[in-house]
Amino acid sequence: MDELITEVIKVHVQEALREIFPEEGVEVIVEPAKDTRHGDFATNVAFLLARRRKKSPREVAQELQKIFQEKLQEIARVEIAGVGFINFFLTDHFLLSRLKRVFIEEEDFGAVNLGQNRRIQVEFVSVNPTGPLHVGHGKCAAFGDALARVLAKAGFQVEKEYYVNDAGRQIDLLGASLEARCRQLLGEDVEIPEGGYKGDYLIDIARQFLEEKGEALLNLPEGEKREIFKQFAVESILRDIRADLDRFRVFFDVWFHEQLLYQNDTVKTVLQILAEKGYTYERDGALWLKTTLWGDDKDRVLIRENGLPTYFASDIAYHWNKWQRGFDQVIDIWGADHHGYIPRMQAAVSALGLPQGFLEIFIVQFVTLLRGGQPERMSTRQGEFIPLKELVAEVGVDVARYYFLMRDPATHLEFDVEEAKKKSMDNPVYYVQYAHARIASLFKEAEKRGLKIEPFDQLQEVRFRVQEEREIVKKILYFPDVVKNAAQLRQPYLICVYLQDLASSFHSFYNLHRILDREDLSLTSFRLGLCRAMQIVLRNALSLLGISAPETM
RNA sequence: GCGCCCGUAGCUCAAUAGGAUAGAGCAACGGACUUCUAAUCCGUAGGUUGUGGGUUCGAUUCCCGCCGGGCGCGCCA
Repeated sequence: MDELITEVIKVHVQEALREIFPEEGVEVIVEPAKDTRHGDFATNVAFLLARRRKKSPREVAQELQKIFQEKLQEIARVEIAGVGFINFFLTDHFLLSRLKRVFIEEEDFGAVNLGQNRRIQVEFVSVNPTGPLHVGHGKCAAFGDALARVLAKAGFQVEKEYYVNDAGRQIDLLGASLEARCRQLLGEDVEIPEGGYKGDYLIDIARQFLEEKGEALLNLPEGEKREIFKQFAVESILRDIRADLDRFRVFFDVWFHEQLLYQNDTVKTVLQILAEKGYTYERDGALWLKTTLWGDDKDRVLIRENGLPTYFASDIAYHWNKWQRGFDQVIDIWGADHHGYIPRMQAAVSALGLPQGFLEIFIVQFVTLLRGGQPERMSTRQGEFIPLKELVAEVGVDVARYYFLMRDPATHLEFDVEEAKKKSMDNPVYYVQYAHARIASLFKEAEKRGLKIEPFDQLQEVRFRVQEEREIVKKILYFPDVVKNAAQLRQPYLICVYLQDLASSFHSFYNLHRILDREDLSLTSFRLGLCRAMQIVLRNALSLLGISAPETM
C-alpha cells in the first residue's frame, strides 16, 4: 500500500529496520518537516531505538543513515541533523512523477483505504422535533456531515442517521402547547402549560392547524385529541427541520423514529437481555441498571416508579438496534449539555456485551454568536434563539459551514456574524475559494490568448524552476495524508487548516511568479499543470466540507 | 462539592497527537496593480504557552496540585 507519500518512505524505512534490527518492533512515524532546511520529511526512529539500545540517538541515526540511503536511493537523499533526526530530501523526479496521479485520479485524489470498507454510522443533529434548528444545531450538523464525508473518502462505508425522539413527555408537552396556542388564537384565555414550548413558531403551526383541521377538533375526547396535536406538531416541525438541513446541504440516509423501538419491542428485548445478565435490580419501585460496574457515578433508572421507561432505556434499545443492523462502529455526536450522559451510555453498551470501541461519542461545544459585540447563548428551552435559517440567510451556506468546521468542535466557537459577512481577507472561506477561482480564471485567460498548452503527462520538460513550485507539489501530494489523519482523529477541521495552508502557498506563488508566459510555453504548460493539480485538490478538499468551489468570484 | 471540556501574541485560532528556532489571520505600521482576479502578496512589530511541580534525550502536548472560564451532576431531555 503506497497511496500515501509518507507510506512510501515508511515502507522503505521499515524494511531497512528489519534488516538491521530484526528484533526491534518500533512503530515508524514519518512526518513532514516544518523547515525546508530539514528536508521534506523526517523520522524520529533513532530516538526510539536509542532508548532501547542504550546508545545516543545520534549514534543510532548514523548507523541507520547508510542503510536508509541505500533503500531510498530512487526517492530521496537521507541526512542526519540535530541530536538524531533523520531527514529525507525527496528527489524532484519522485515528486513530479507522483504528481501525475492527481490528474489520473481527479476527484478521487485524496481517497485512502483506512476504513477498508468497514461500515460506520454517524448519528447527529437528532434534535427533538419540538422546535426549529438553531445555530448550535448548525454546528453539529456541519460537523457530523463533514465527518461523514471525510470517513467516506477514507474508505469507510458511511451511513448518516437522524434519531427522532417522537415518544415521551417532551412530545406530550409539545402537543399540549400547540393546543394552547390554538385556543389562544381563538380568543380563549389559556396559558402554555408548565415547562411547555413558548416559541413563536408554535403560533404559526397553530394557525396552520386551524386552517387544515378546523376548530371542531378541539372538542374531541382528550386522548384522541392529544394524539392529533402531537402528531401534527411533530410532523410540521420535522418538515421544517428537514428543509433547513436540505438548505444547509446536510442529507440523512435514515430518519429513525424512537417510536419504532416500542412498536417492535426492542425496548422490552433489551431490558430482558440486561436482566438475564444480572445487571438490573429493583429498588424504590423502579428498575435500575448497574452502570457503576463500568465506572459510572451511580446506577441509573430504566423503568420509573410510574412504570414508564426512561429515555435512557430507549437509548439503550436504540444502540442495540444499531448493533443489530451490523455496523462495525457507530459515532454519536451530542451537544455539550449531554456530556454527563456519556459514562452511562458507554456503560450500557458494555452491559450489552458490545465490543469496546463500538460506540464513539463526540461532544460539540456551544456557539456564541457575536453581533455588534453582543454575545448570545443558544438554548431551545428559553424560547429565545437564533434559527439556523436566519444565520444562513445572512452569511450563506458556505460561510456558515466553514466557520463551524474550522475549529475543533470540542472548543467553544465565537462566530462573528459581522466579520463573516465581509467579503474580504477577514474571511477565511473566501480566501480558499478565491484561490480556486483565480486558477479557473488562469485557464480562461490562457484559452483567450490562444496559448498552446501541453498536457502535463506529455510535457517535454518537466522540472522545477523555482523553489515555490516544489513546495506546492509537496503540499498537494500530502493531501491523502491529511484525509487519513482527519478520518482517524475524527477531525474535519484539519481539512480547513490544510486548505488555508494550501491556498496561502498558491496566492503567494501567484504574486511572486508569472504563470502565463507567451515567450516560454514550456514553462507556462508546466505551471498550468501545477495549477490544475492545485485546483483539483482545492475542489476535493472543499467538497469534504460540503463547500462550493466557485469558478469566478 | 464531584465530573467533563477549555486556557498559546491585544483579538480569533494553529502547532502534523511527545520533536528541531511555538506559527497564521485580524487589529497596528510600511510597501506592491499601465502586465495572469489587490477577496491577493511582501515586510515590521507582537510570547516566561494561566501557574507550580513531575515524567525524559526532548513537554504547548503526558501526569499531579493550584488559578481562571464554560458545561453538566433528576425516576427531565
